[in-house]
Amino acid sequence: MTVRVRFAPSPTGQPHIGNIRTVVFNWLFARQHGGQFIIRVEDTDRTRYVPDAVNVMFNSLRWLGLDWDEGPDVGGPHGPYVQSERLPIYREKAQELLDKGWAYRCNCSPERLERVREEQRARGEMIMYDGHCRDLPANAISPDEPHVIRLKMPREGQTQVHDMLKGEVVFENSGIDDQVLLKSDGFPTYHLAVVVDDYLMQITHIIRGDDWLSSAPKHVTLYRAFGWELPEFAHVPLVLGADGRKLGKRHGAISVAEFERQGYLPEALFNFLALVGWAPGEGVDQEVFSREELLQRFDMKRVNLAPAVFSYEKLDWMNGVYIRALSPEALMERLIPFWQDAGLVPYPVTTESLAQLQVMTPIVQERLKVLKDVVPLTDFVFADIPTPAPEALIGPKMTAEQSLQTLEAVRSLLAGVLNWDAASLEPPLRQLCKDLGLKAGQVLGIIRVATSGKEVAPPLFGSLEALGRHATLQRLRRAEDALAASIQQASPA
RNA sequence: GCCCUCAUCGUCUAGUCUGGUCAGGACACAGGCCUUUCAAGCCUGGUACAUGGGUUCAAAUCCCGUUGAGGGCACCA
Repeated sequence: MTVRVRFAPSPTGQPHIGNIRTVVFNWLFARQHGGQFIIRVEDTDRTRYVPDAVNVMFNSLRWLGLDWDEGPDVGGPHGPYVQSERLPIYREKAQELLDKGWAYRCNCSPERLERVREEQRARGEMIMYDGHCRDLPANAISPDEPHVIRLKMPREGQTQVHDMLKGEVVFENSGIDDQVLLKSDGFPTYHLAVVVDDYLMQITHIIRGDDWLSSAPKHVTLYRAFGWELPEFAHVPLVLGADGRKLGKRHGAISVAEFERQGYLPEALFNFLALVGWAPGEGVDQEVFSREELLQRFDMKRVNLAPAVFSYEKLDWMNGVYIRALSPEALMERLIPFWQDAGLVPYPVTTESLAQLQVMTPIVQERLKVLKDVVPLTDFVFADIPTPAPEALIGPKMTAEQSLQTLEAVRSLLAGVLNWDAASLEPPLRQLCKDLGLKAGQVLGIIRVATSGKEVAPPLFGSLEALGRHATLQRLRRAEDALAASIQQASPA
């Protein structure tokens, strides 16, 4: 039988990194077994529906390179793939359960249910439906009056869930609620819909977050009630935030779209995600894996049991590894949108600015953790800078006068240089350092501040090449003026 | 409160099934080298088997308890 797995998101917001990690496991599992990966939208809660959520989710998956074989957009033989379009199926299945005696109608009011819960809380009892309507005669509640349909969970015995990772997990039936299967608005709850659809869509492996383990026995009971063969379950550990709690809305930059905006590479994020909760083991220390290697080595059975904290620091490191592995041309292509968004580079990239980008890209490459870092690192090349503070223009172990003289010497040298490129700039400047009896760090540091306004900037010679002769000389001149003025002020004649 | 799951450096983890190598790697951190700043790279360093009891010649590894953490307990998914 061919492997069929699914990702079943509800369109209630942005997919976060924890959900996506679970999708990565699903996708890897499907692809390495030559199986199918299916997307099904679980939109049975009309009160929480977010209109654009499905598209955002599709975009995130595509960006990460996770493709699917069946789904709302591509269709497939088991559609529709949106639960709100499958209502008649759920009603029919609920009726079947009613007929078989595995379900019953319940017309308890929300108020009564709340009261019951209140009392249970007060007595420190387990909070669950009290069975008020469970044993009413079949015709006691008319199909025409508002009501819900509940699962008639056996009161005695146990239900076992076989989990690929945890083995046999046993639940006492007495602790399992008579779950609502069909709501009074005619929509199914998750529990009914998920079982019906997973069966009809012939899902063989249900790989989902550990937060579903508690409801797994209800699902197993439903499969039994219908007389359907059980799929394999794998409840994978949750991904926790830095505070050690389940990832949620309050955890900041956790949506995939946000990672994209910050300039993480999809292949790096994919690699990293695969390693959250899984490791190759067997003495293998490798952590950087191509998609193909992951496909080959990933092993569902080796997935960790303990929840993992998502480490942004390590992701940053891995992203840097992937950035450094890119060819300069490929990196530049990825960098351009970030430069443009920051307003540093014009929209159709002009020939001049392309030349600058070609110089800057290789010298910033090993300095980037995320693509967006390129903006603060290189902005001085594309936009004018404020004149640096005079104090910043004084070299280490140097006087203001000495620094001013250095600046002047540099400017007159650079004014006469024949070819304006990094390779032609470096030798004469180094020679100048010697002539002045100064260390390279002293002279170059002054030039750096004068031309970039920064203490920390990309390598100087390339930066000057990209800046151009005109802007370089102009900034040197301005720096001289500022320094001269401050010297003047400090010692009035 | 009740149910379920889990437990190795700060973090991600290898090692646990098939007891016996100074408990290995990575990120982060500290120091050093390199060096035009910052990075990158290289070298060095510190830090972990939650706890109590068994079983055994021998326990991170097997068993029981405790503690801790996470998840769940809706006409949400």
